[in-house]
Amino acid sequence: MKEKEIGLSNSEWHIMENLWESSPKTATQLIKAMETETGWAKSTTKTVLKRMEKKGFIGYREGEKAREYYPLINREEVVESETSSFLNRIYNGSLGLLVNTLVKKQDLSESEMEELYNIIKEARERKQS
Amino acid sequence: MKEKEIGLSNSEWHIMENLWESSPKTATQLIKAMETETGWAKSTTKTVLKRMEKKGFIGYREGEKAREYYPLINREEVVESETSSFLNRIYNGSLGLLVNTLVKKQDLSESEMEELYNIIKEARERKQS
DNA sequence: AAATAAGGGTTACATATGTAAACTATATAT
DNA sequence: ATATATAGTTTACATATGTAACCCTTATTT
Repeated sequence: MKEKEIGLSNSEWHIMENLWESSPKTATQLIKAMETETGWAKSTTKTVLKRMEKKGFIGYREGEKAREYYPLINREEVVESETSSFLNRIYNGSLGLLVNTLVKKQDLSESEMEELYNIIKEARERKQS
Repeated sequence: MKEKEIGLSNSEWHIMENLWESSPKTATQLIKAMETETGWAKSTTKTVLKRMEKKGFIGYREGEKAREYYPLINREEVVESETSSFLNRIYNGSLGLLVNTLVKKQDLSESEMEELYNIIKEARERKQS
């Protein structure tokens, strides 16, 4: 059952979010973006790119003047993977426990609760039909 | 707003869960537990204990024959901290997004949805009154 | 007493992560 | 042509993490 378990580090998330938003992008473009978003030096972005490439998170093709990087994993699968590993680790796999914790801590606004309520209500109705 | 951000590594979670369940415990007791639970050598448990102590996650008092370790942070605060950093990182802080993802992925059983539904319904009612 | 277990300290070592400089080669703008 | 920006490779270096051995001392057990 247990898929690969894709785990992105913080630095890697920055780059990935950027590429997921739009790709391909050259190193220079990413360097620019990271520079403004996080303040990284260009060498930092390069290093992270290289590591991600080695891990198979991103790929590139040779463009006219520079490599063009693109994601090799899609956001959904990473999000799912991280979510299930998080739920298992912290909440013993139970989403109910998570929600309960937040509710108790009063971390949910009225509108958030309404949103949740509707999500669930609709999902249940859909299931029923 | 942003509290300390308590982050436990995997190894640290093992020990903490054990101590949260019941404490204080001596190193030897923890070594036994970790040995069966995870297969760690005794030195491994020692090392992790030492690091956790340095980080202020656990403390100890001198018992009759050995130190007795106990947690210095409680489960709730760690869970909250990890939860909010997770939600921010992956779901831009939105629980709705998380739930939506799981619903879409059909990862929620009928009974889980009912549970969620009730949690939310009750929370809303409580708020209303 | 000799062997073993318990308690505690120090050292080790690989991989991961955050962060970056140095260096080389080439394309461009001044 | 010369300074600058781009593109890309290699090396660096601290901290974190997983995992563990080695060493010493003091209790226990056989």
